[in-house]
Parts: sequence; C-alpha cells; structure tokens
Amino acid sequence: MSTHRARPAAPAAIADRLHSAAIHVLRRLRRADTAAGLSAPRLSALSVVVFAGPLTLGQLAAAEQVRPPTMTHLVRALESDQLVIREPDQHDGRVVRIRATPKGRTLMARGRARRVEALTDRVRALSLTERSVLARAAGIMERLWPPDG
Amino acid sequence: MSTHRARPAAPAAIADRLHSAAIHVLRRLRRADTAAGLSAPRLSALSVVVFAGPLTLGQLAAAEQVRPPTMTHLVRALESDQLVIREPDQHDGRVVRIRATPKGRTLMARGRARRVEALTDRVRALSLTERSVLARAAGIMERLWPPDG
DNA sequence: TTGAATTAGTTAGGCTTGCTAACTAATCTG
DNA sequence: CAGATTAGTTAGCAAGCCTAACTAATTCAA
Repeated sequence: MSTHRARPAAPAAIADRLHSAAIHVLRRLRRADTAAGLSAPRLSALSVVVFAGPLTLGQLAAAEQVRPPTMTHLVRALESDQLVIREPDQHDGRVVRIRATPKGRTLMARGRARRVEALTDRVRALSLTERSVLARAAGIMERLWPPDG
Repeated sequence: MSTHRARPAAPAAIADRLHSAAIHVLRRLRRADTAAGLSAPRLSALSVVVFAGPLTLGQLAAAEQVRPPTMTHLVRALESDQLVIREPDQHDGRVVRIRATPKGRTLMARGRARRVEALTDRVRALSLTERSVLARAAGIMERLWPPDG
C-alpha cells in the first residue's frame, strides 16, 4: 500500500494515471464485448433511457455528452433493433421523445451484465479494501464535473 | 461519504459503476482535446514507445491491447508527424522496431499535460482524501489484469 | 536441402462513433 | 406576420477499431 502515509501525489499526476487507467480498462472491455451484446455507447445511451424515463433526443445527447447528430445516429441504431421507440411530443412538434421498449429493458440488463462480466471477475479477485476504493472512486469520477457541464 | 461503514457493494455493481464512470470521464476529455494535441490512442501509444524504449509493432499492439493492423495504422500516423521512426531489425527481417524521436518525446509530455488538463483542474478541486482515493483506484485499475493476458 | 508451416506485419475493406456545417420544421417574439 | 430561435436531421468527413487475406521472412522437418 504505497500511498498510505505517503506524500500526496500532484493533481496532474493523478489525472494522468486515471486517464491512462480508464483507457486501458475500457479497451479490455471492448474486446470482451461483441457477441450479441451492445457496444458501450449504445448500452450507455439505452441505460439512460431506461432509468431516466422517456426523454428528448437533446436531453439524451446532453446526458451522454455527445452532439445531437451523434445521438440521432445512436438512437436510430437502437430503434432499428427495437430497443427504443421515438414518440412525437404532443405540445411541441419539434421534439422527439425516446422511450425504452420492454425488449430494450431486458436487453439492457443482460447486455450490461455481459459487458462488465470480465471486469466483475477481476473485481471479485480484489480485497474488500480495494473494492471499496474502486467503488468510492467511481462515485468521485461521476461527480467530477458539475451536473450540467 | 455513503460507502463508509456501509455494506460492501457487490462486485458486479462496482464493475458497472466503474465502467460507466470511465466512459464518461473519457468522453469529457475527448471534447477538451483536439487543438494541436494528440488523440488518446496516439498519445497512449506514444507514451509506451517513449517509456518502454524501442519495441516491435507486435509488442506495442499487445501493450495497447489492439490488433496489429490497428497499431500499423496508429504508428503510421505518428510516423508521418515524425514522432516515431520505424527501424528494421538486424536479425529478423520481418520485425519492425518503433522508436520515439526527440520531437516525439517532447510532444508526448506536452500533449499528455494538455489532454488531462481539464481532468487535472477537477482533481485540484477535490479534497485530499478524494484525491488519494482516485490515485489508489488508478493503480488498482492498471493492475486489474495480470501483466500479459 | 527444400518445401511446408509459422510468424510479423501490411493492405483492403467495413463498421461505429464522433464531429461540424447546413438544412428543415416548429415555435416564440416583437 | 416577419425574424429569430430551437429541435432535430442530413450530409460528409475522420479516427479507431475489427477481420480476412495477403507478402515476406524464418523455422523446422523429412
């Protein structure tokens, strides 16, 4: 446990290591992915739709931190797999509401489990202390940027 | 600090959150990137070449967890920017050694700093405890998978 | 020694994810 | 109602990833 009681690392060094670690972890998962599973961006978008209820394309794009055209594209892919549906808004003819289908809900749960399966296995091999560090880190990482950006 | 003294989270839940957090952090950085900087994959590959000395394309691909054709592509891009050079191996005519140029070394340091600048700013805003959690997490993440496989 | 198998890397081609610019359509505002 | 704004799509591009198929070099075995 080299960091215990050690001089705290500089923010830049921490950022650098975290960046590198995130890249490598995601690359591992990408490889383990594929087969019948959803890609990370699709899975991530689908999760938001499932959990945050029906929401507009723009809201979804903002939540996922991508541009609207990118989200249009992602939604089209999910729609063609019948995982979400597009609904016109009653009050505003410009907006499109995205809603998860039952098929989308089931597949999200399964796909998510499959995609992180390899990671889950590795986490299982860690000590309770290490797991707790990762759990806390995940929370910190999600809260790094203020809610709206 | 909700996880303090709380029942430890299931490995699958931790994996899931970490996965999601990694995606979102990297997306933020991608946005802040561009201008005169190297993309994450190029920067990552260049770093390995700089730190791990000259190494073959295959070794580099393995280190970066991508397929050889992908690495061929990345190396070509780095080469055309004169950040690395390709050298034929004396003993084995099939292998190609990749070596960082001085220009590559300088640009790596600068590019790395620039790319993680936004993240560094956010880390600076954290408490010492939180920073230490992230630092430890980065180390754990890098060591999740055994060295070679 | 020669010819088959293996190994390193490249080429070809495809898909996904991301972007900006430019467009359409709908809504709001003065 | 005209002009500005807003939501989303279309078009077109680049990067990063892959597999399949290829070339060239090396190894190994009969």
